[in-house]
Amino acid sequence: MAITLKEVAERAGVSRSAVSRTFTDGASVSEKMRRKVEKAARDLGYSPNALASSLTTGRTKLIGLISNNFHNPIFLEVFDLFTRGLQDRGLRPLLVNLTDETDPQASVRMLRQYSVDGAVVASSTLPPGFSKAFRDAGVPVVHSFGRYSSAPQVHVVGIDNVECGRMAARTLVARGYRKIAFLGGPERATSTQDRYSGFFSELGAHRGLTTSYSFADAYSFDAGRREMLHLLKSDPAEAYFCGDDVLSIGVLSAIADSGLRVPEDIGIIGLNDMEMARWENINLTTIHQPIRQIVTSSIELMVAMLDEPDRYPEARIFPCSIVERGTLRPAK
Amino acid sequence: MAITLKEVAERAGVSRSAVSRTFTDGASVSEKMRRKVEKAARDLGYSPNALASSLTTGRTKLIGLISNNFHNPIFLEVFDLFTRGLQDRGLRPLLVNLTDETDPQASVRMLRQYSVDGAVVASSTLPPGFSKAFRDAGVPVVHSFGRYSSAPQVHVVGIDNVECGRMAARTLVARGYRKIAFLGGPERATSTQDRYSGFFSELGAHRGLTTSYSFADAYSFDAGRREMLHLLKSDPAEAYFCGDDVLSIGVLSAIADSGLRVPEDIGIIGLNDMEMARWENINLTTIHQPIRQIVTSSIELMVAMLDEPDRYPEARIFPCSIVERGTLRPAK
DNA sequence: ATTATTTTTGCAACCGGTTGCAAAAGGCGA
DNA sequence: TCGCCTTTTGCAACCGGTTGCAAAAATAAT
Repeated sequence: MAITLKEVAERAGVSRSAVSRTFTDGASVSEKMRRKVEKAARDLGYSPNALASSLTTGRTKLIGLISNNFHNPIFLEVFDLFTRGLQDRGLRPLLVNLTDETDPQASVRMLRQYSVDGAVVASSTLPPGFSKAFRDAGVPVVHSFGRYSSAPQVHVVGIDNVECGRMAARTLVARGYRKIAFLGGPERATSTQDRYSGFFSELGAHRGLTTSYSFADAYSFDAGRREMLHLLKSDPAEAYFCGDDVLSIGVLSAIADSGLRVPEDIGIIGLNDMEMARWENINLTTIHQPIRQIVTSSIELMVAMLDEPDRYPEARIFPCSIVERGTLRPAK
Repeated sequence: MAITLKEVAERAGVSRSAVSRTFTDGASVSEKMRRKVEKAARDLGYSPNALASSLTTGRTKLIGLISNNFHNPIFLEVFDLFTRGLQDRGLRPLLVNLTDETDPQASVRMLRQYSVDGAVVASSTLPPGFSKAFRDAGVPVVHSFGRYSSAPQVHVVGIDNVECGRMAARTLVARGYRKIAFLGGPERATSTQDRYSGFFSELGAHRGLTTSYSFADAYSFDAGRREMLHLLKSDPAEAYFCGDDVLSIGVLSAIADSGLRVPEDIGIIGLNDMEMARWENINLTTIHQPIRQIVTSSIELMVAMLDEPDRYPEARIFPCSIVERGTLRPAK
């Protein structure tokens, strides 16, 4: 078993409080005492039990990191950034993988049982109601990549998906495409819905366009490929705004199979700007989502909330931008 | 603040022990008592504090999940499998991202401070010594994707990389390639070293071959592409065994740029069989690593160790197999 | 040197649970 | 109804720390 406070105290010949104080900064300890205790602690190989202390301090430095996106490579980057960022601030991510089978309520309860100091929900598909459950349970929460709302109930950090939709539409129109389609991700995802509405509201402002839409059932290569193979059978559009980059790559693969060429025959624009998008054999024109900024900002917000749990909910929205590569024909 | 045991006890008009007992299974409580307590608990919205109980039981159900592979998409799948598998057994993954800057010793200490019940090291590049630090600290540890050793000091679950090297060599020779090269991952990674030695020991058994080798400095697209662009400048081999699939994809991209064709001009075989390898526009012949089995087995081993911490260290090695796709010329 | 003031230290209670032990309650046969 | 055995319950100590408070020690002021 591990060494305890008491053993260190005995060896150093001081009280337990003295030992506790040398290990909590901001406490009053004389230099002499500190040296004595530290020596004893070193001899014994003592390190304080974080859980025991959390019992009285009420802080665990544990942060629940909840996501349901364990299949989209972009989330590996998200996890990388989150874990590093949290670690750098002395916080510990307790990871929760929310699948269709797991009961969301059970996750909330479990995180409360572990007295997490806060929770980060990292998902573009979960409804706002999910994160609200944490707030209702008194757990500070920020929803990263969540749906933008002008009256957010919880802290949201992400992008304006409606504006992304508009941006994609503007770009396609500017390139002279007239027959334009939306190939979204899962229809129920909030991000899909918002992009859809932005996309078509912008297209509605232009005359003489032919538009259509469909949805893939996941943000995945296979779903994109399958849907595109299907679309290619009838009368494909001139350009597609795809739900995300992985989906786009599936779409590109389907197009290549059909013998058509990108961007000559069909234009594609994705969303996310994942690392793979700039791989030379993919070279996807896409909308860049500032992941790093979103994560950094989420963490900052989380840290701020630890000191001020009842902070008034805010939405932090970061602008996206088009990254020009090779899957749209150039503006003439 | 959250509801405590004491409050429930008072409301139900029973002792604190009674409440505690109704929430720990295997304890002796009468039906009547259980109902009374559960009612009170429900009314108050009580749920027991896992950390407080861990103090006396000595179990936290926390498992450290340590990795330094936050850039290889295959690890997203690994994390997915680990988190789901642990969750299903009521265990909680505490994620540690081991970067070059983070001090390994500090991570060990930190996990001990949080009294994790065990630690899973998921990495093919970390040296065996790393996981040993956990064992020395009295923390049950499993090294997944670790180096195979006939006398392991800690539990290892993974593949036999030496054998994988041999398998790749045999395959290339069988396809009639005579000028064969090894394009490894990071030179210091144990997996690279083992594959190298297996590969060349097998090639050594054949006459009339020309061989060469080089290393990419990371398991990444860019590193593979860069190295291959370099190799293409002089006199490339007929076939390459690449360190992993991402690397292979970079290599394929470089070859495509140079105007050469795969598999007609150059053959490529990767390792891992990540999801992307079967994407139709990549279609990579590769060695399948049974990730799912490795993770499942690691978790089982971990669970077993929770009951039997001093279990004698074992190595669990899973066989790999060639997955035939389109980047090697067919056997004639 | 004496007193006033500040700093350091130890005591003891507490955080939210668990558990060995003995007393109380319940069940059973006579 | 009584005695005996089993089950249920509460008491109190404990897990490994923290912290308010008052006593003790060190330092400053007179």
